[in-house]
Amino acid sequence: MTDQVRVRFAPSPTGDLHVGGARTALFNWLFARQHGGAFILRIEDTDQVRLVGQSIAGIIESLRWLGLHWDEGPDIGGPYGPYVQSQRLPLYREHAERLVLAGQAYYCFCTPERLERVRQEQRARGEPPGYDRHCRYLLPAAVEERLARGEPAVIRFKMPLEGETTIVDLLRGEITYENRLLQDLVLLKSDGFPTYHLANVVDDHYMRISHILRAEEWIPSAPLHYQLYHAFGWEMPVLCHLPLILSPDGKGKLSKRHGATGVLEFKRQGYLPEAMINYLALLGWAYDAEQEIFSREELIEKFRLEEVNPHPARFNFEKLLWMNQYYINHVLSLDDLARRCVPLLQEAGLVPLEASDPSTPAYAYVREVVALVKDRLKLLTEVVDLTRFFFTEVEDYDPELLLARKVEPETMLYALERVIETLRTADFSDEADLERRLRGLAEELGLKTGQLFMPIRVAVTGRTVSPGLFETLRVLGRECSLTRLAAAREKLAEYLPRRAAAG
RNA sequence: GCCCCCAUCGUCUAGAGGCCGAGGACACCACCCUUUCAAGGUGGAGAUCGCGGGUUCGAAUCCCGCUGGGGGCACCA
Repeated sequence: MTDQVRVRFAPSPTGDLHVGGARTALFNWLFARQHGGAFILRIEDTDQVRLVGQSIAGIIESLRWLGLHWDEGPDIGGPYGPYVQSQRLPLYREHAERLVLAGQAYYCFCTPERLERVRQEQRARGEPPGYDRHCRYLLPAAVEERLARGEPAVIRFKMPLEGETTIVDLLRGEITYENRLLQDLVLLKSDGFPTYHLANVVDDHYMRISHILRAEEWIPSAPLHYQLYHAFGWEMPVLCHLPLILSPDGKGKLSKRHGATGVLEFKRQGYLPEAMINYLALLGWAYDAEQEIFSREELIEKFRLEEVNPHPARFNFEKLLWMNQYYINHVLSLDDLARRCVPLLQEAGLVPLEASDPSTPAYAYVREVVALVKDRLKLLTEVVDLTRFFFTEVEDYDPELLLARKVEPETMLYALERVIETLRTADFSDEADLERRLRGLAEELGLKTGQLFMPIRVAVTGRTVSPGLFETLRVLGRECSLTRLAAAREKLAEYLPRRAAAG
């Protein structure tokens, strides 16, 4: 037995990778990286019924996006492949039959209908539901005959009927179960596929897995697995069950009806993988009383599996959003952020294809624009709406917005004319010059700064909410700014008589 | 019903017998900054450490019980 750390993330392709799975993958990955071990991706596709065709691709895309790269897996192979369980079927059958031969497992011919009936009767009597071990005591000759006849059968494990099974969980210590309460679990289904239990144990053994990090919901099956390892004569990996991620209201596991749960959904909504990773790492783990922003490298260095808090944590969307914003505002460099915004702006048709190339003027402009909204973005996707007017004409706006409270409409019209006149000779590359001129004008006209600046903002952006006015003017440039101001003046001039008529 | 796990502000958590009349973050409130919106700054409110027993000179921290929450009891993983 080698003391190398080898861990795996083993999702089943039944749908999207959700945040719970992502957290499990993350902790496995962190543990592997910090110990110089191997992180393995294994696909557990043993359920032909629940299988969803495209989900493997989605899971792989999700993990890649999060930056959780694996050392062995279905797409890249490795020394202990294949890494897809449906491609290892003979191995599982062989091991199930080996246990039958050794008298540690048996064929069961019970139909699903009978099993269901038995469970219902048990429930009615207030007993725990489970298999009644009907076929465990079939005579060998009878078994042979029914198999020869081709009767559908599963292979079940013979759990010890007495004694106790104690497993050791890294976070919880010893957990003991009475064997008489454990089930004769199915190892091999009648369709020839293994169940999770068999495939998982066999693969973890042959893939030399040293530590099993999986969700807490698996604790009850751990004693079953322990007995399986024992029956095969194998050493069991170290067990560590990770606390569950609960819904925000704490009622049950996080699920779709609580909002986005798929990793790719978060991506689509404009979350950064860095923020996701950081947030997920903090769900159940903390470094100290202060720090909570960690780079990937810091996490690898500081994460301690043994310090994971064993109690379930609720998923808090607000905190994740805050963290995403924090990363955008304070962690990403301007270029990094701009590069990530380019595809979104292209998709919206605001920016040409060439902006992907950082040496182009198109990119340089995006970069300048992004700088103005950097600390206003909570989600990457918001960049499109927040900066639209930098790339295209302003949207039509209500002329009423060009008026300021407690200022005569005619005064505003005059003020706009003066703004145009003042800016015509301004140095648009110099924010300070723009500011000096406009403040001076406000004073000269006897207007409060807000009374003058808001109409300018509306004229130039079409909005009442925008980045700082002077930097906006600077980036838009003289020509564009003056054109929009002139248009605003026309709009207002045309509107005022109508307004007066309406009373 | 049975088995198992867990338990500190609304939420995520720090805390491994005295440093805790419990610290940080999100959310919330107020103020400052201010051309809008953010960001930032300062301050505030918010936890009798679920309850009850022990052990100890001393317990959020150790033990027991209770309660509460969560998970599991498939030819699903």
